[in-house]
Amino acid sequence: MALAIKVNEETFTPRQQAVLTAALDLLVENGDGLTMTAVARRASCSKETLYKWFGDRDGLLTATVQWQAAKVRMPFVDRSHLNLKALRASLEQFARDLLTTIIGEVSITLNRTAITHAAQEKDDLGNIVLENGPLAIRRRLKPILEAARDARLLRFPSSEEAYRTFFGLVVRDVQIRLLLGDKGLTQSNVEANIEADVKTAADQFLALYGAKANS
Amino acid sequence: MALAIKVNEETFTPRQQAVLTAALDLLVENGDGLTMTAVARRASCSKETLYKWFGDRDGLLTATVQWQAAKVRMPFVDRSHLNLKALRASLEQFARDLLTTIIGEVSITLNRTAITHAAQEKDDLGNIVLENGPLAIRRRLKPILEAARDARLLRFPSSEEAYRTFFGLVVRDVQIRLLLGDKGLTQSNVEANIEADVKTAADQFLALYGAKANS
DNA sequence: TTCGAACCGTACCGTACGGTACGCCTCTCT
DNA sequence: AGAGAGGCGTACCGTACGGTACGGTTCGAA
Repeated sequence: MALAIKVNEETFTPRQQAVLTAALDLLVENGDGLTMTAVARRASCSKETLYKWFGDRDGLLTATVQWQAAKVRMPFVDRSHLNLKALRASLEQFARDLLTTIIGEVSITLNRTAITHAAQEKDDLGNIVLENGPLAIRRRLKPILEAARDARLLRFPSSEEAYRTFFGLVVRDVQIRLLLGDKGLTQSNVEANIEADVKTAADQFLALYGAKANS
Repeated sequence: MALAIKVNEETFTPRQQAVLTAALDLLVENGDGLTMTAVARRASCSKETLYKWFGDRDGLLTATVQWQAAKVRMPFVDRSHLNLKALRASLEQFARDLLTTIIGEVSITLNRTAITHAAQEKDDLGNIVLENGPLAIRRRLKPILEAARDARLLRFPSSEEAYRTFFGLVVRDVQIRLLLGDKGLTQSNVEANIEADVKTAADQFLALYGAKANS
């Protein structure tokens, strides 16, 4: 369908959103075994309507992912008065949001679907998830890092490197293991340790890039 | 087919390995659009033979992934005489192997296939990839970390935490972006920076857990 | 009240693909 | 040389699913 990434200006009617919700539910339940018939039945609509609204199966999938991925909200951080305490709080907030998002069933499903899609030259969904996942975080985090650097709170060669290190310190091997269905890593299992992990990640990041560290 | 993870004692005849090679090639080329007919044609064998040897499509897929994943070799590290220099070299070697593996097309394909599979309750492939990927690294890395701790070269609360931090520092967001088909992150693009990234990761890890750091 | 658009439910079509059956060839063992 | 096993190629079957067509219903506008 659409190759370009749709901006959110494209709004769906409540009925259409109900359909998308049904599609997402089925996606979460049945994995990628999403059939048009199943969506139609679940949403109590006709297949003809699905095709009229979304073009084809890929269109429906894209709309679902797009609509859902855009819901992920990043924390807004006040960068006007930055001190070390505020910076640490921001970092922890980012880490917390990132972790809670990543371990959610919806996120796992969306990522799996997009990856499956990316395995067939269609990088449509992959780009949407990327744009609303890692890249969105990068967009939001970088200005803060740079502001902190200007305030002499952080030191790093490039904000890109700092962002990627932060991502790694927070996510570690959690996402890939969840995507692969590691049974030794349940959602609740990770959830219980979020606060500790968040704190550890922030500590480590500050230890590496804090101005005090490499002075 | 088999739910348990097959140990490598199960050996394939050369002819069978040729079939598996064909299957892997098709997997890399066509994504998950792997059809039995395609494999049979590519390998110049009959479908009946495929079913005889591998049971069904899942069996073939499992055999392919299993066979290929087991090929990933981790570096062997001499842990008898560990000094800081040797430790750093080991860490860098691990990081290098991990990165080069992860960005390879075969690894990407295998992970994508396993993730797609995991989206349908069949965590068979996921476990295999997991076992030969992250968990294998963990098994190999942990003893070294612990040896280094015993030699007073490292300090960490738990080797599990240290391993996960190492993984995060090395992999960062590279794997997920490649899996999602990020076009701004080509293989050669990453490859060029491997050495610098490896060094950075080792530096950061030692900065965080080196005995000198938190003395 | 009537018209028409939107939409539901269902039936239908074509195709792709997993899985099976079968005829023929080749190679090995006796 | 004869027999049987293993394996190739192809034809075939059943089904699941994407996509389309169509009759019936609701609802809002004129």
